[in-house]
Amino acid sequence: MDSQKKKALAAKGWRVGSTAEFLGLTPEESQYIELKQAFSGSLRTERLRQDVTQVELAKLLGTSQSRVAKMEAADPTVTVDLLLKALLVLGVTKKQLAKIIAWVPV
Amino acid sequence: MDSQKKKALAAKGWRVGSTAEFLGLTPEESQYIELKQAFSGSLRTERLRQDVTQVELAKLLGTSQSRVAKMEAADPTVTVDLLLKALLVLGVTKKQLAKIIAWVPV
DNA sequence: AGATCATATGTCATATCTGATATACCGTCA
DNA sequence: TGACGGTATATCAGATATGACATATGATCT
Repeated sequence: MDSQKKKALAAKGWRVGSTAEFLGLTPEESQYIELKQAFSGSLRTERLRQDVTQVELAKLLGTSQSRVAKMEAADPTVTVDLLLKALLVLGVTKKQLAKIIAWVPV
Repeated sequence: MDSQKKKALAAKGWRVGSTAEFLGLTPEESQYIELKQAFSGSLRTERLRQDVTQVELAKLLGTSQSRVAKMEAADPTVTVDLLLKALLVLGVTKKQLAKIIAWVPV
């Protein structure tokens, strides 16, 4: 993805599910972003479900609260790798991960 | 993951499924690597199934043949992001991605 | 109001990933 | 044998992600 599109997405924070479509992204780029948003959303849901704060999760991950906030905002500087590691640290199983992916909007 | 472990894995190429366990990795690190290997293996399978060469896939992705080779080798310098993008370019659906994850060895 | 807790946002130096290039390896076929 | 197609491996400069920090916002108390 070129940095133009990235900046545009950053500006919107990727908060709107269908934002990608209006930015001239290829289908693969859109799908990738939606996957990322799905992981990001699940991270927040699971963290809250376990009654864990961002500070506590940050400690578990060996990172900072601000980075956790960015993860949950699906910030463009956050990789899927990082999101997966965070979910795994919270004890999310592969089965649950599969469900998260399966539920990504078409 | 510290670079020590990373180097050790690189040396082994992560080719053996249970390699991670012998390197003092945390359960989450192992799970993450196994996920990566699963995506990596599926990428190769799907590419060959479609009768596409690494050079052709590289062109589709806007990258080089050598990088595709590293993707399929689950090289430590390859992110899950990149693997996902490659799978999506090959037309793999979210449903298929979910299956890939679900089949990661316990 | 002020204090406290949780989360969000912006910036930065450093670490890591990236595509590209060169080159090596390995079949197969003439 | 040599040439070719496909893949693997090593290296590197430039791009991007990383954790850390400072600071802002917002909610909930007394």
